[in-house]
Amino acid sequence: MDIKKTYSISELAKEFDVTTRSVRFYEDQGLLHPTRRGQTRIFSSKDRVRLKLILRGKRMGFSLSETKELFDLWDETLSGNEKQLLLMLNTLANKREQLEQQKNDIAQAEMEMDTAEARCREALAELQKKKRQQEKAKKEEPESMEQK
Amino acid sequence: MDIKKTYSISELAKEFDVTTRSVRFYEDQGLLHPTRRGQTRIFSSKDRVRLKLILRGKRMGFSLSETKELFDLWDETLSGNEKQLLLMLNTLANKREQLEQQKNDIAQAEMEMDTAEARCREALAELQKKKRQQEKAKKEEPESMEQK
DNA sequence: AAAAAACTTTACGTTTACGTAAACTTTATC
DNA sequence: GATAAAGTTTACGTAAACGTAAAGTTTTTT
Repeated sequence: MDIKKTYSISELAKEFDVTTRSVRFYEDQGLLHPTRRGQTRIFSSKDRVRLKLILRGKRMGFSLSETKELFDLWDETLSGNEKQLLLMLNTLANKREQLEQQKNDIAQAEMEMDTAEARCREALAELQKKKRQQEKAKKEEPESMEQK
Repeated sequence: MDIKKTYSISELAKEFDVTTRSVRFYEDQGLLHPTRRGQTRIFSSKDRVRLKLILRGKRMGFSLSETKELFDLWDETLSGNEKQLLLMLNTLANKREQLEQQKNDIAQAEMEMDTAEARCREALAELQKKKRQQEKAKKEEPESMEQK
């Protein structure tokens, strides 16, 4: 259970560091389903979880409509007929493949960053060696500028 | 070393399954730098590598301008003054943090998919148990429909 | 109760990453 | 040498994901 039962739009916006505009947009697109007290939106902890999922999805490169599809599919799955369940299992398998691809991409990127960093450090070491040599040269012939 | 020295636009497009429009757009945005024979673009294997990086970046949720910044930064880094080298090391560290975040996101997603899949399978098992019971009932009282 | 703060809808604007079409040139094929 | 194939530029169009502003309502604070 989450700490609280309901949330205002600005509470959620603040907590997840998004604008209220975004939250309203997500509702507009059917990703969140706040109830109303009068005109005012009241978000449940389910909405809160979904907002968290939306944002994680974004960080993982998912579009809002992809995320929405997952939400919808999951909701239908809960209603529980066999076709829906199988469809969900299928979708899950596909997503797993995507995640595998992403893990590969990340691993590759990390390797390349390792070599990039190594090269940087080598180049830096080179530069600093040069510097030290120059300083040494200065100390050994400090009058070299005056002599002309 | 890559197999070939130069590539036409459609060769690259085909190899990486993007449109020529996209490739031209990437050039337009300064991410690729083909030379020309007359009007025609000629891509080097460096361009090919960069195209690969662009696409991987996209899969990882990077925008084109983020990727371009990295490219530019790297090019300047190669020219090798100290400030650039330190800046690059800094940037690399930041990117590593991003990757860590993404790995966390993926791990979370995988866990949730595990539990989702488990629930699906349970629900399926339930449904199939019911089904079997119904069939059993039919066999034991096959005349139940006729008797009325 | 007056002012400030938070919320609402409506609607036009903006950026990113291309799609699509037109009109033209260059290169390859028959 | 005609024609098809591949390439080019120019330019308008589009979907996604909000930003921003206006104009009004509701709630809270003083």
